[in-house]
This record gives sequence, structure tokens and C-alpha cells, in this order.
Amino acid sequence: MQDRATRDGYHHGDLRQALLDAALALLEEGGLPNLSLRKAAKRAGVSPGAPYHHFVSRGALMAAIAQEGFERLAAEMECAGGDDPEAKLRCCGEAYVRFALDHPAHFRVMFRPELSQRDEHPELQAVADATFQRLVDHVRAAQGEGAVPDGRLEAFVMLAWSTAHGLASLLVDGPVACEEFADKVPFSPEELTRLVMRTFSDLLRDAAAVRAETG
Amino acid sequence: MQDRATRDGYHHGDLRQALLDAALALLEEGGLPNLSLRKAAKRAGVSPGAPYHHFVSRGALMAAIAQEGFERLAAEMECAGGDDPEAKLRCCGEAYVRFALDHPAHFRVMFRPELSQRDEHPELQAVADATFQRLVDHVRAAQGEGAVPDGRLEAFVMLAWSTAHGLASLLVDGPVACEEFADKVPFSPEELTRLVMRTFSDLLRDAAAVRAETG
DNA sequence: TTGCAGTCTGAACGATGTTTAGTTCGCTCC
DNA sequence: GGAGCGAACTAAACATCGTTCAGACTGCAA
Repeated sequence: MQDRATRDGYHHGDLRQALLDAALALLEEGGLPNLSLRKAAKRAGVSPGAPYHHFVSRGALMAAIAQEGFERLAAEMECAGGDDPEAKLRCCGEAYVRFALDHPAHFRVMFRPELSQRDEHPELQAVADATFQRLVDHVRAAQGEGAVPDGRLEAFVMLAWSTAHGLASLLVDGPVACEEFADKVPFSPEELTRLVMRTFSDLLRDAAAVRAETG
Repeated sequence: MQDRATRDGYHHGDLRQALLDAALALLEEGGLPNLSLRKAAKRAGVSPGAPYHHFVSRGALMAAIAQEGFERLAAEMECAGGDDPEAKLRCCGEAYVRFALDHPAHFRVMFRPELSQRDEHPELQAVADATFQRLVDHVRAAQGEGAVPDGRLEAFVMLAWSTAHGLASLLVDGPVACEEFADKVPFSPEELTRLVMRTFSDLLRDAAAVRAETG
């Protein structure tokens, strides 16, 4: 019992955090189907009803984990390096994918559709919006320096986001995550990430050169 | 009872298909958490144990739906138009995203990680591989005509796939699916898809021009 | 007609999310 | 320091879920 947090008596010191830790461990061990409130409660050494004093439902626990994930993702995207806007954008994308590879449990929960109802979990949506906004800022900066096609800001933002999010999803969840794929593509996920992002970045650079020439 | 298929007596005419239909309806109504074998059985007018004569588990039912989805997706990617390889690739990507928008229930199940264990559900993996191979063929054709950077085939394949898959995921599941997003981006999902794919295609064209000039 | 194999029933098991009434603790106020 | 109060927790219960199993039913072939 209570392998994840100690308790001093009838009351648990910080049950909320203990439940979050336990839930994350469950996610890492067996994916989303393995995440149950009862298991998390048992790991925290607490009865099945106790979690409901800290989370109104299982969905609320998931939302809390997702929120934590978005905060970390935003932080990692924030401190992504890069000398020029183009490199910044590339590093930002790499950070996005690396986050998914390093924290697959978080990543998987962050984009569960049952959490995308804006009315429930408004604070989660606020953090998700802030993270998204960080990407928009990067793109706008790159656009200001001509590294990105002007006009159609929304289209390019979505293109950049889609690229990073798609690669992350495929590497974490998709058919690309299995071992057999390793035979076909002789790259580690990290190498593949850098390669893909570099390819995208090269396309950007070439296109920028064309614009500088003709326009 | 049995609102999805009629039965003539003790035996059900085609329970397997009736269960698939019911399961798909459940998915469309309430997403993955709403998909339960018992509900599907009840809709087919059958006892809770009956489905196990057609699917060894709930996961097998999901795999069957996913397989159906991959087959339809491959078909739609197959008949995607386009005059030149670049346009073909663009239409292929648009078809991918359009499929996700038109069949979100299918799409959501197709990439569930619990189905990505190659040992279980081998026939599903075969169909998924075939679908993926269709994309590789498109890219290789485009590469042969210089529309795509040569070398690093894997990198570009992953880039193209990531773009389509990421956009599809974000539009179907992600924070982009909510109504509030409609205020920020004045495009329908279909318009956004065409815009994003067109932006990507333009990058390709410009980069190809640079290669033709310098190489 | 008999036998058989495949299909379905109905009851059961354990696990799950959630609710409820009641118990225990820590804190504040007198 | 004792009374009281609100928050945290327990224990039991409910409905639902996936899954199993022994038995009943059906269609078909011998």
C-alpha cells in the first residue's frame, strides 16, 4: 500500500499530488486504459472515494495531467535555441517532438478529444491556448524577417504546427512506434526528428531565396 | 432493442456486421469512451456474451473498425487526382485530411496505440502498411521527377506524412476542433486543409526551382 | 433421424467510476 | 482548554463494463 506517498495518519499529506504522480506512473506503465482512479487511490494508500475530494471525476484528473503537460511543453518551446528565426522555428519544432518522445504519457493525454470541450476544464484550455500562442509568435517573427511566406499567417502556422504534431503523434502512437519500423528506417526517433525538421527548414530557406529574388 | 439489425429467430443473420455498425454509431455519438461491447450487443438485440463468437475481445472489434478505416483511406488516397507528381502529392494529402474530417470515428480508432502491437492484429498492420506504402510510392514518383528533394527519402516521406497526419489530428481531436477556434481562424476545416496543403506545395515548387537552377 | 458444430442465452466474476452516509482530523474561536 | 466546524477520508453500495462458462437452440450433413 501507499507506495507513492507517505501519510502520517488519517489525513494524507498531499493526496492531490500523490494521485497525480500515481496516475502518471500508471500511464507510463500501461497507457491510457491503465489509468484508473481506483488504482491511483490504492497506490496513494487511500480509499476509492478519496480522490473525489480533489478531482470531480476521472476526466478532471486527466485534465490536470494534460495541463501540467502543456505547461512543460510551453517551457521547453520557450527555451528552444536557434540563431535566426528560421532556426528558431526549427528548434521549436524539434522541442515539440522531443517533448512527446520524452513524455509520451503526458503527450497522449494532452490531446484526448474528451478534454477538448472548452466549457469543462477552462483552465486547461487557457494553458493550451498559451502554448499555441507561443508557436504563433515564433512564426510571426520568422515572417517579419522574410523567412516564411507572408500572407496566410494562419495557413503557415497550421502547417508548422501540423508538421511537428504529426511527427510527434506518429512516433509516439502510430504505426511508426513499433519495432518493425526500425528495420525499414535506419534512424532513431531523435535522428528522424532532426532529419525531418531539417528537410522542412531547407524547403523554407530555398523558398525564401526564390522570394528574395523574384519579389 | 435491436435497432440496428433484424433477426429471424434464435440466430442473428449477420451479427458481426451488425456489431460493427453499432460500434461505429457509438463512436460517432460519444467517442471512444462510449464504445462498449455491451452497448453494441444491446443495439444488435443480442446478449452480452454473443459478440465473443465474432471478436475475441473489445480490442479485436476496434481493430476490425481500424482495418476498415485503413482500407477506405487507402482507396481515397488511391483515386486522388493531380496532373503532376507535386499536385498528386498535394491531393493525396488533402484526401488524407478529408478522410479524417469525413470519418472522425474511424480515424480516431485507426491510430490508437493499444492497436499498434504488431503481434496481435497482424492483418490490421498489413493493411496499415499497405496504406503507408501508397504514400511512399507517391513520394518516390515525385522524387523521380525532381519535385521533391532527392536523397533522404525516409525524411521526406515522414515530413509529408507528418504534415497530413498532424493537420488531420489537430482538426479532428485537437484544440483546433473547438468552436472558439473558428473565431480566430476564419476558415472552415476544408478551406484550411486546402490552404495548408497549398502552402506546403508552394514551398516544394520553389525549392525545386532552386535545385533546378543551382544543381 | 441423428449427430454435430456453430450460435446465442443467462448468469456469474472481478474491476471500474461514482455516490452516499458516517468517521476522523486539524483548526479556530470562545 | 474545550466546543464546534469544515475538510479529508473510510466503507459500503450501485450501475456499468469486459470477459467467461455451462447450457440451450439452430441449421446442416451424414
